[in-house]
Amino acid sequence: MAREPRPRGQSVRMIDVAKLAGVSQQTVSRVVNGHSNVGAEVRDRVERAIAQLRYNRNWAAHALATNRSMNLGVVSHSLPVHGSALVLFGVAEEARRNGYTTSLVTIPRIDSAGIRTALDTLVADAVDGIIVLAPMTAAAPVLLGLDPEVAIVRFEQGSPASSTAVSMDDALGAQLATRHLLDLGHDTVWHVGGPPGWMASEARRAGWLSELARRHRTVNPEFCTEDWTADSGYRAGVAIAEDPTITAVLVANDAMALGVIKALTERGIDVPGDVSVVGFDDMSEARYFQPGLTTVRLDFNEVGRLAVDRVLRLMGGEPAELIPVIQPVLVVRDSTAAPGQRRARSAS
Amino acid sequence: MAREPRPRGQSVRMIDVAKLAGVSQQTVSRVVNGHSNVGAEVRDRVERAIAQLRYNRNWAAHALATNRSMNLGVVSHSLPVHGSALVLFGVAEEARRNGYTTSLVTIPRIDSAGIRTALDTLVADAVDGIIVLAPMTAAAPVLLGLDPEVAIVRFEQGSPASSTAVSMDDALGAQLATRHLLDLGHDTVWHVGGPPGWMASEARRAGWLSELARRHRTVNPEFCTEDWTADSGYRAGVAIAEDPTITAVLVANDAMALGVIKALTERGIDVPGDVSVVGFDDMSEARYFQPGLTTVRLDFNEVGRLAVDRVLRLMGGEPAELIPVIQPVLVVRDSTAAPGQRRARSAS
DNA sequence: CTCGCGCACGTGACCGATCGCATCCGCATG
DNA sequence: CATGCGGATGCGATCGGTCACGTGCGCGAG
Repeated sequence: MAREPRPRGQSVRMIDVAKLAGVSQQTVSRVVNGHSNVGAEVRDRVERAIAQLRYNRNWAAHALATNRSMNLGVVSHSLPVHGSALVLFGVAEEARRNGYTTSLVTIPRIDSAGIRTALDTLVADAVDGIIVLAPMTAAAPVLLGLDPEVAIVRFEQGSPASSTAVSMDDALGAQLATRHLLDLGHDTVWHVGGPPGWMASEARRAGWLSELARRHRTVNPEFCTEDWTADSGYRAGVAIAEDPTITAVLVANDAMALGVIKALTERGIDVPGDVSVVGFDDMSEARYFQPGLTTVRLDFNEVGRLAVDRVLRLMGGEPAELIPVIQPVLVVRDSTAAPGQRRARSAS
Repeated sequence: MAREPRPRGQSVRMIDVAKLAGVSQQTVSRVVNGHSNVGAEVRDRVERAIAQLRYNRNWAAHALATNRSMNLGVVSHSLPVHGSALVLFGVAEEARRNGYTTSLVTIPRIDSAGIRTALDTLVADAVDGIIVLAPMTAAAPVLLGLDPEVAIVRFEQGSPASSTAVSMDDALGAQLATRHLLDLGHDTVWHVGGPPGWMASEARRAGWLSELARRHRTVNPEFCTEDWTADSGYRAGVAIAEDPTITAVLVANDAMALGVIKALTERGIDVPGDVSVVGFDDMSEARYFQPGLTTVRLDFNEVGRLAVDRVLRLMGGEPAELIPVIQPVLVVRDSTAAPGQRRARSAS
């Protein structure tokens, strides 16, 4: 009752290689997997046969027999926010260097249900490990309260070093930026915060707050936004323009900073002459904004590398050591300067 | 000689479900796969058992038996160019909606060897179909000359409609932009081209050239660039600033346009007063550049959707119908205006 | 009343690889 | 010369499903 021998794509099997090389299938397996106890002459013969037949190991069969899929799952929010894509590429690259493929699942909504669904999809696809790129406050509880049937590493921002999360010190970045502004002579610094629910928003706000507190400066309410887009920044900028006492503002990312500057400039307020603006992320275009944007540089690519490295170790059952926190760097360009003009203007 | 019954992760098997439901494994399979010939009562019992055991079908076993991995491969260049990430997300989303996962492979170098390697990696991973996001001229020959053991759809720019490539009409976009500039009253339009080797560069140049020819305008040599970054644009902008006869320039993407504007503005040349600038892509920040950038909008997300749709059809052996070409839309903002001032300046 | 047909469900082979063991061989040892 | 030993290689079971077929059942037609 033999059915069609080779239904689709005349795939070469291990047994075919074995026949050609005149050995058993087991021996081919040994060669393929690089086991040591194979004679040099036989190994050579097998390798020649593999090359000749253009043999590729059947992935599914291998996965079934070993119970490892050599596949890493990545769940990412679908918003095209600056850092995400960079992290994603970093992950894909590093995974491949380690012989792993990556499966991408995007989550439209960022609530815990969405994350659960994505995670379930992934475990159903039998990934060996999962990297969650959803640095949102709602994500952490879900992830932590999960049955760890599979290794999970998450990306966080502003959290202390952890053994299961790669983190960036966004708070320090915000401190650096705030300090820079204060050192320039500004009385205090205002803040255009990121949208609620994002760890980056909270961490950056916290850093801003702490530096203000350290220097005993007055803290003004932050300008709130709905997303990370330049649109949101623009709206905040309109509000900022109406308050002539504001001379320095730390914006939670570069795109929004662009919007802020646009709103300000349109209203005849000079940056940095009247108001100094600092962004966050250092997207590649930031240098060419008008004026060149002073911002905080974050290495998103490194996040991907670290995450893969960590999840692989986790799978290997290595002891849980802390992952180094990625450090931000302040990049000073032309959107910040000493205060002066504007207060004079408001005084007139 | 039974080895450890359940080595890792006490995974639930179909047979376990079958036992609990008091049916055969085959019946469980029928339920799982939604076959019709199962009694309502039995189906219900099985579904209850599945839920109770939190059963997940073993992906590898399924793939092995069916010879389909339900996995789509995506090869993408690793450069964080604007459109790529958007297309990628579009692909991931649409794939998942169809029950497919996506495996991402990035290629550092863009030569044919790199593409081959990526493709080999993917077929070794037994993907059912491949989407190649490498709209470079070097890619097409490699892809076409390939043994089509697996369905491949590629992303192109400026190519005519094809049944195996989703394409954007970049040439038309460039024509539209050039026409806009000419209609504004400019004698001719200069061009900052994209880096060599990219289909987008060629298509956009071709569109620009054709519109110029149609209107019998003088064609000036284009400004060449090395990559798509604002850096490159800036360098081109410096050169443009030195030629006072230039009043209108079409830049091959938004990031470079930003650089051009920066260079111009720094040198006291007003945009659009002295020089009109048009970009390409309509990245989300473009509207908030200073001035708001007139540009050509391209729907990259749609590319992802179409590509997945097509590759799935291809796998299903459907007849090769043409994929609709994605149409560009000119978005007029504030970086373009009628000419005048600058020539006056140069005449003085 | 019996035969045949369609539906529901079970049985056994098979997908392509890995793994534990048995086997075979050659060489050094007592 | 018999024995031991270790490296190279083959055998059969197994991973968790799917598929083609076989079987038992109920029901309408002849």
